[in-house]
Amino acid sequence: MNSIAYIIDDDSAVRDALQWLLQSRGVQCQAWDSADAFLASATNELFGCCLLDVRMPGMSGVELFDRMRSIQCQLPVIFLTGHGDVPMAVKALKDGAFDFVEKPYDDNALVDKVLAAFAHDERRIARAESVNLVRQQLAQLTQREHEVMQRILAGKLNKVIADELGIAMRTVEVHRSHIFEKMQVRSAVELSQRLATLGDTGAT
Amino acid sequence: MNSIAYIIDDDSAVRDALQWLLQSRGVQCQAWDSADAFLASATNELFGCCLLDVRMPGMSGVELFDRMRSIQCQLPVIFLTGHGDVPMAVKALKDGAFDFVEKPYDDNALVDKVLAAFAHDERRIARAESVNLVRQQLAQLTQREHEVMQRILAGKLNKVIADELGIAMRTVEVHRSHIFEKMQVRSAVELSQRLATLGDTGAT
DNA sequence: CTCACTATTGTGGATATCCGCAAACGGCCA
DNA sequence: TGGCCGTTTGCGGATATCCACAATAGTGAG
Repeated sequence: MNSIAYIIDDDSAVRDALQWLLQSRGVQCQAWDSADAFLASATNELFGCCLLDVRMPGMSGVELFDRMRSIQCQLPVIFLTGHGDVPMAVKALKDGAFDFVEKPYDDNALVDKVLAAFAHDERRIARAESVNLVRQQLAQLTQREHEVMQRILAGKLNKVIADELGIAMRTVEVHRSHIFEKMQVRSAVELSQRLATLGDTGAT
Repeated sequence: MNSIAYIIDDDSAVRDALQWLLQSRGVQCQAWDSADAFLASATNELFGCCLLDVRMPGMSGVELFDRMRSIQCQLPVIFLTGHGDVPMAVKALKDGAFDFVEKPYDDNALVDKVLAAFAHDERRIARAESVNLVRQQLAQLTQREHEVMQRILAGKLNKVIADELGIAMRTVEVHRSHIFEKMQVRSAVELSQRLATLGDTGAT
């Protein structure tokens, strides 16, 4: 899995300069001259980070950022801007942008930021994968199994669960066994821990 | 528990204006004319948010921010600055500042930000309290109980735990019982869930 | 209609967990 | 030295969990 810096800027000189800089440091790049072009060609699984010009004809960088988030693209975004605008920077960062850099940028600092964004994205992907695994396992559970699991996680005894659902204890045991099998755990404790990963946001 | 806006600014005109604005909206305030004065008089339990001038004689707002974090003061900080400085805003936000506002500020917007910071701090306090409770309970456990608990959370059977620790199963059962009592849970599942709150960062 | 899946229940036994009752040993404090 | 705490262990019983074997029933797909 290779990290790629996705450059979106309408100015070909800027694109070329960024590509030259990053590639000279061993960073793979892909460049687009508009937000629309980027969205059209690469909406699927991306990995790395985005270098996004704030001011562009057509869809602005900020709009593209919103659009990406609305289609579940969580790629870290480094904004590039020519005119220092504090409120815009603040809003972008509070909305989850990874960084906000003024042009002219310092080459070394920018490369560092890209690498930091790469590292950030690697952690994000790792988290997303483990969360996805759990989601897939949860999706395999039947409705009844969900009802039972929920009560297991509430620490209830099979007997109590059976009473609540109006079924025999033996049936609960069977469901319980199926749940453990599908979730690939061997105890209620492991089940609880596996599901705990869903709630975690994993800060930093 | 009342939220308070802690204003730190060397300019008395700014302090007065902020106090007037916030108090007219029903927000309680306390003001200091320097970072040192603030640190000296109010290092303990604060609740609400900080309005911090970036540029001040002596310790700057940014330095005060670092200092606060280093002494475990997690009060949300809203920076106020006269001269738009994007890199500084970006750094502050990436370091965990709540907001970064340029002067002259918009009254309504600033009040909104303060209220948002209050809400943020309320959530932080709530999280911290539940985490503290768990930490206190954990502190009550003896060394041996910790060893047993760790293995319970690994999903191990009493029998296995006994073997690993070289003690009788009955002893493990006793420890187990004490652990549950001290942690105020009634099953390994609840124990696991209670400890899961420690790992959570609770984003947003 | 038959097959696969889900839900349901029973019997009976092997394990595990939970607990009260009892007790022994070492360390620390008054 | 006696009490308190932590650690240890045993006995025995009440519950609970885990599972193989076996069976009934409804539902949707092919």
